[in-house]
Amino acid sequence: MSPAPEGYDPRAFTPFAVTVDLAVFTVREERLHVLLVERGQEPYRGRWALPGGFVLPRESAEEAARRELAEETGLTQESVCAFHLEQLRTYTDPDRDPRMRVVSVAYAALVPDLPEPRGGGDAARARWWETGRTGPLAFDHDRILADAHDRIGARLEYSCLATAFCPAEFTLGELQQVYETVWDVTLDRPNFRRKVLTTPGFVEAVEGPPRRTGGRGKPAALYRAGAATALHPPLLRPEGRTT
Amino acid sequence: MSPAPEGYDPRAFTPFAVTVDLAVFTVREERLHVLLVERGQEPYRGRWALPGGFVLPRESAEEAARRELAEETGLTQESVCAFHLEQLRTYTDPDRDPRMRVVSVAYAALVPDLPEPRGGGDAARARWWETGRTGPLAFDHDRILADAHDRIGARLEYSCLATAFCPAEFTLGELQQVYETVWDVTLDRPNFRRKVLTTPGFVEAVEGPPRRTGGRGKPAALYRAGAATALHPPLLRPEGRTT
DNA sequence: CTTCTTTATAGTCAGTGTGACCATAAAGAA
DNA sequence: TTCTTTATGGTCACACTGACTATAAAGAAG
Repeated sequence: MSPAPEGYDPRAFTPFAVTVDLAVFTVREERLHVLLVERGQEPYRGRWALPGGFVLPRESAEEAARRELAEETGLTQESVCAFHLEQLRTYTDPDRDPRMRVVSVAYAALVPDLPEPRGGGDAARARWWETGRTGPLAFDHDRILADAHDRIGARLEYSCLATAFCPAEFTLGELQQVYETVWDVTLDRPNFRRKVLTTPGFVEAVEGPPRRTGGRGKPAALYRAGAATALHPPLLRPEGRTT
Repeated sequence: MSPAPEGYDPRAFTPFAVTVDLAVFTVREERLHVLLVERGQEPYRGRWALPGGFVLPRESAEEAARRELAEETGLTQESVCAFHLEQLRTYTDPDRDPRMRVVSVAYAALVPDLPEPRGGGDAARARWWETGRTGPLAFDHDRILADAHDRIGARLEYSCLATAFCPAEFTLGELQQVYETVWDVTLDRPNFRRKVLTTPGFVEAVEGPPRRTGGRGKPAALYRAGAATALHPPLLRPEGRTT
């Protein structure tokens, strides 16, 4: 019996606060970064935390997450619509917030390399942190961040999601960099090419072969994200092999 | 800023009710079944629904799910500890319950074939339903059930979870039946054997080769669930192939 | 007691995908 | 020019899988 049990009494349930927490990831300078905000109040004053906030009375958690994503990145609601956002899991430990009973629905967002965030609406400091170099975060956010990292690492294996970290047009080298950064491995370049190009719908070549400059070396062809979302067969991490 | 935002005011947040909903799956008679309870009250009176209930003030959602699982199956807390239980996702549509704002954390439980449930503590009728033959369920439970089915189908590909549907000792034929039932496909028996037996830690042979009777045909060797949880490389469904 | 049916188990073989390579092309830097 | 760097094209052996054949061991049918 649910959502509300049979013997339903409006005063029988415990009131909870419901929040969303966002792990916003990006790849910059060959490192995985996550967006954090500095807390200006107790508890955990001065500690860094995942951005997030209350779910409002008439919105879903996903809408709340999308709203927070726009606020924290300083972009418009429309522009963040294109970003990949997915629900991770919900954290419900009774003591996770010392002040009150709060359950938090965690989301992971994957964004291309964005400018440094403006100092969020409420003047809180916000910046990109290299994952693994974040000090201890507020609340249970270390755990959420670790779970989020694990999840997107796994998602790269079975989905075409890596393109969500790239700009509209990208080279295969950049796409490979996403995998190498998130998984913290190095991949064989020709093999990676073969896998991506033989998977229908993963990427599509940009016509009129323009090529990208940027550094030394032969210019690379440009690609766009394709229509496929699943990756069959998967692209398994070099470790993970039991064989 | 989260779980509670910076400008925190104890009366600023909307109070939500938080519930858990359980999709309890089992395989019986070569069909996937799910445990449902009949609603005795409005709304959706007379409709069937996933079992669930409020999260209590001092428990986590997982504890609440485990508690409900014990109540609905009529087993003790200790015995349900062995069952696989995993958080699926959280449903937060503002209108999902017409009476009040309720967010529900959905869990999937995998159990071996159990006896028909006793008539739950609160006299609600409960029974196993073959998936796909459930009428429209109460609330958004059709959606939750479909999501849960999708999820466990995907989990079978990459994990050794199928053993959770089996009793302590089982034959490879029974294990194969789990895959065929959840995926609704037929698998080649020798190939399935090979895959399971060459995956270290998926199953371990029961010593002193006792063999199981039950029907006609050659008796089968018995196996126990092994220590492995991940399945590398995965056992992909016959469809799912993009190749 | 055969014969048939059913299920379990053992093995073969070709095709696919992958990891580990090697080779060449095209750019900037020395 | 030569070196270095990155992109791209290709080969080869191995691992895994799907399809298939064959044999073993039980109950059922005659």
